[in-house]
Amino acid sequence: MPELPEVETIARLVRPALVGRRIAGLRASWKRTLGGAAPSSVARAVCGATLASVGRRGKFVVLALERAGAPAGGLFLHLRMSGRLHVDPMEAPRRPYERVSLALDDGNELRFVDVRKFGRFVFARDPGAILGALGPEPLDAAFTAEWLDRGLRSRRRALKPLLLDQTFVAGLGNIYVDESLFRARLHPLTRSDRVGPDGAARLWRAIRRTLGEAIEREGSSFDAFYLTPEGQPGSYQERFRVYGRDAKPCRRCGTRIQRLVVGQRGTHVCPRCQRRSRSRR
DNA sequence: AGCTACTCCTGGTAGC
DNA sequence: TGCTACCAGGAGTAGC
Repeated sequence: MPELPEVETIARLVRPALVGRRIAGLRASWKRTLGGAAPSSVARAVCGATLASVGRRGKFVVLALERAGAPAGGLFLHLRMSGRLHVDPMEAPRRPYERVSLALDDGNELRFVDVRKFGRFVFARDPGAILGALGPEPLDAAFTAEWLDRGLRSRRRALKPLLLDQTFVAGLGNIYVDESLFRARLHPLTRSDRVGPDGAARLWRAIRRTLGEAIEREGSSFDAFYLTPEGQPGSYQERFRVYGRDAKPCRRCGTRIQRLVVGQRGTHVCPRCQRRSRSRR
């Protein structure tokens, strides 16, 4: 599923085709993708605006809009489970599961394709309305081991649901949380306030390395859902240490990887490398 | 505050 | 072979 590394890869690949283009039209074939706004009002808000930049914040692709050189809101794209972006010539046949498309002034279209319809393609005048509640970017300088240590200490939640909480840190999802916890040798159910400074430092390093390596490999493609806009799969899935490796031997110690459910999410651990803190009654 | 359950969706697949 | 039932999962919400 697209998480930070996949979204970053997508934003990078789609950027050259979009920056500087003027929006000529918008079509929505599944209204909910627009987040509840009427297609006509979204069209009015974006048509004629220029795509000033293509960025990423957490798991959002952010298309900043300008009119006459002044900021004019943005489009905030969340791919959720199965969303994909394509830039196609206008005359190319519609893609299956296409939900929203933006016509550009160069004859191309940005197409938002989403089998499961969970994805969002939302216009907002104020970026803060969409992004305001997000926690820090895990690859930014502001996200330090000390910050993480304090953050873990100030909550009393199981590590996994806390790391999945986008208001705590932005961009992590199920895969990279499992991978990061394994690398930090922390159990997903360990309470955050019992991790300690050493554990926090290991977790910090694990998150940065895992995300960094995944971006280098253009994300993970283990099923048909995630492909880069060029149609290429990422290759980080070959490096998974625990995710999807249920019953396979741990790459570190050989113990069978276990699958459990934490917060309704499939969770993968090495029971030997990731000991659950025993201080828990 | 933080937990669980439920919702939104559909293609893929396990099980019969 | 062909069918059905269930699963995956990010995030929002409701209820406890």
